[in-house]
Amino acid sequence: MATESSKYASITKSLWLNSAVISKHLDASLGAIHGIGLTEYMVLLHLVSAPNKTLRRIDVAEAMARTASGITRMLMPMEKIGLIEKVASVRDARVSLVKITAAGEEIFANASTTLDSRSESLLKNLDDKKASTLLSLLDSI
Amino acid sequence: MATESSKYASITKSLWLNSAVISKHLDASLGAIHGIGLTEYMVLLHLVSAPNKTLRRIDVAEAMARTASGITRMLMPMEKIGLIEKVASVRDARVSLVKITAAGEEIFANASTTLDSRSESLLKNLDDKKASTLLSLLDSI
DNA sequence: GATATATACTTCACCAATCAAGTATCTGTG
DNA sequence: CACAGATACTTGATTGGTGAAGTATATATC
Repeated sequence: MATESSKYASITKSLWLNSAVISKHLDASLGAIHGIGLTEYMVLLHLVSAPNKTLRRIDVAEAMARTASGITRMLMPMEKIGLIEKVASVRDARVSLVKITAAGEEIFANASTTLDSRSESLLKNLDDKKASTLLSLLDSI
Repeated sequence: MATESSKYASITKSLWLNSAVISKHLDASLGAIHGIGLTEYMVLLHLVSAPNKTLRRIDVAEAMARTASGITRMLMPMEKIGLIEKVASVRDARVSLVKITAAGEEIFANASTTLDSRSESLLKNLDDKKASTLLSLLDSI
C-alpha cells in the first residue's frame, strides 16, 4: 500500500524543501540589510560574471529559469534604484542589454558577504568535507 | 578583486538554481497530466504521511516554509476540487484541520508515479551511488 | 529583393504568495 | 475568575511571477 517513492523523486522533493527554507532565510537577510531579494542578488551575480558585465535580458531569463516577461518586470525597479542600466545593442536593435552599475556592484559585494555568513550558519550541519561533496554533486546535476 | 564566494554560499546558490530549474519542469508535468502544481503535490505528500492524514493549517505552513495566509489561499481551490476537506478540531476551536480526501489520495498516488519518472530523467546525470550520497547530504541539512 | 518565419522584447490579465491588520479562541498569572 | 498575552487562523492590499498576445527587428528562402 505505502507506495515507496523513488530515490530520484526523494531528491527532487528534498531539493525543493531545502531550497524553500534556505531561500526564505536568505531573502529576509538580504532584504533587511541590503534592500534586495535573493532573486535580485542572483541577477547581479550573473551580471558581474558576464563579459563586459552585460547580458541580454533573455539570457538573464534563461540563466535564472524565469520567463522573459518576468525579467522585464523584475529589472524595472532595479533600474529605478540604479543597480543596473539599460544599454542598446549595436548589432541587434531588438535586444536591450542589461549592465550592472558601479552602485550595483557595490551592493552586490556587500550582499555577498552577508550571503556568505548566512549560508555558513544555515549549513552548519555540514562539515567541510560534506560541503565539498554536496557542492560537486549539485554542480553535476 | 574577484572576491571569491564561500563554499557554503556556493551551495545555497546552486541549491536555489537547481531547485528553480527542476521545480519548473515538475510543475509543468504535474500540471499538464494531473492538474495540480508541485506545491499542491507537496501539501498532499505531507498530508498522506501525517497521523490520521490530517494536519493543522499552521503545521502545513511550517512544513512547507510558507505563511499561514499563503496556505489558506492555496487550500481554497484544493478544497473546491475535492482534494482535501476541512475538519474542525474538538480540542481547539481556533484550528481548522486539513484532511486529504480519497480523491486527493488517488491524485496523489498518480502524480507520484509521474514525479518519479520525471525526477529520474531530470537527474539522469547522477548514477545510483551519487544519488544516494546526494540524498543523504540533502537530508542532513 | 520580397516575404515568411523566428527572435527579443513589452504589456495585459491573471494567479500565487506576502505582510499587516483583524477576529476568535486559548493559556497563564495575579 | 478576570484579563493580558499568545496562537490559529482569515482578509485586504500589494508584489513577483506567468502565459498569451502584440510589436519591432532580424534571418532564411525563393
